[in-house]
Amino acid sequence: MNATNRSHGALVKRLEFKDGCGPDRKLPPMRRIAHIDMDAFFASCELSQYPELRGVPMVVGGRRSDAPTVKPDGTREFARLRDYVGRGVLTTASYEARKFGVRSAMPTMTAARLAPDAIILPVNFELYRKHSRLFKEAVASVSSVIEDIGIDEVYCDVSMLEDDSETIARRLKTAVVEATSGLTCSVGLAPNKLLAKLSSEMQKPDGFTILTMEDLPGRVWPMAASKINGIGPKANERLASFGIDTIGDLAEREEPWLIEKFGRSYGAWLYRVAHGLDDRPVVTYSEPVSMSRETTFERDLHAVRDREELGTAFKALCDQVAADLARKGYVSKKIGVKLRFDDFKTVTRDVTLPSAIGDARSLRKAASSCIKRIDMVRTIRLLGIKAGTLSRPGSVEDAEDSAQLELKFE
DNA sequence: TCTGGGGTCCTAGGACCC
DNA sequence: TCTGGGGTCCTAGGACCC
Repeated sequence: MNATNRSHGALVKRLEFKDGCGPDRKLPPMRRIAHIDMDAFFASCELSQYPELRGVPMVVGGRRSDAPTVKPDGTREFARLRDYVGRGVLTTASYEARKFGVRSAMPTMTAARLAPDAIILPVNFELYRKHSRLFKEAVASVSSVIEDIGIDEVYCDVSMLEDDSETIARRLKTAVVEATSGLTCSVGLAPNKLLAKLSSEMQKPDGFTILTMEDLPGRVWPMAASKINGIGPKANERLASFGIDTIGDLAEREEPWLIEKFGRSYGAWLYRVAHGLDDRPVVTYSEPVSMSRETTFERDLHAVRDREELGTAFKALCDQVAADLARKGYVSKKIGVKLRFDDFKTVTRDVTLPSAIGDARSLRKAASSCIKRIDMVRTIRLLGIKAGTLSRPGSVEDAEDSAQLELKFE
């Protein structure tokens, strides 16, 4: 993803510049940012390959064994949620499944209680990546100033286009539906990313919404504060404890009060978003910060009794991270491990190496030194390996590290 | 029938250096 | 001998997002 997108800290810094005499003082007079969000993306991708599931409650998030089988007469047989056993959460639910109260990120077992007859499909990332590429190419045909924010979402700066906003929104939607042979999206068009993101959600699915600053009191302030990107469950709970439920409630508070309750950075940010202020640019390129792999076991493993199984998983994860680094052309200076115990408590340990590495053997060595520092008090639910502080082999940073090392050995 | 996997950014304390 | 800050790096944990 990218560095500035979800950072209220960065946002605050830039706004301070704008108020003062910093370099960002002269902004273009009229920005227009589109947020394009695919509708129930994974489910829609699956429908395009299994059209017989159209109109049927369906969820994505199963295991490979949930893949449909082909019967002798050529028709497909699908797994049902009621037959699901094991751990996991849903990745997506079709709109028909949502009518039963099923939501993405819901534990699959909970969903099975709500909609036992719903079809369950395993995640098929290859398929989604294919449609994602087509979707993004379609958006790029309208404006190439695009910020990637996930497999099914982009921001797009359309300030330089001459058409009116409604024409642009329609052009974006038509381009996407044609490029993906029928996948729909929802478009929000507004003066900044904050409002664009809020507006794309207002007429979902397959709609578009145009928002201006004048719409703030009438259309934005009635929305729940938690709709704002950056106000998660914790912050929302804290806000609710002060009687702040909507964005309008938030806008009624003075900035000093918000800063007093939520801190300098977050408080100032809350004040600004409540008033629809956000001048983050659309960032078209960003370098990755870390790469990681993790796995949740089918059953909790014991550090000693299940040593072999843990070792196998550990090696596989290191191999995967090494392969990811190699494929994308990075090396890492910071290797870390993550463990989740049966009580869901998560611990991490990491180590900064004297020089960047990328091969599986060095990765395993660094990661096992981290694991040794963890007190194995309970059985283990999840194991993860992460490579951070990335650089490209042969880059300036990489060369500097090597030079430092040589000096040490002289 | 609890709670996936891959990310980003922020905070805070301690070490260490100037 | 005592008493300071500021800056940067490292580490661990946590909030948040898709």
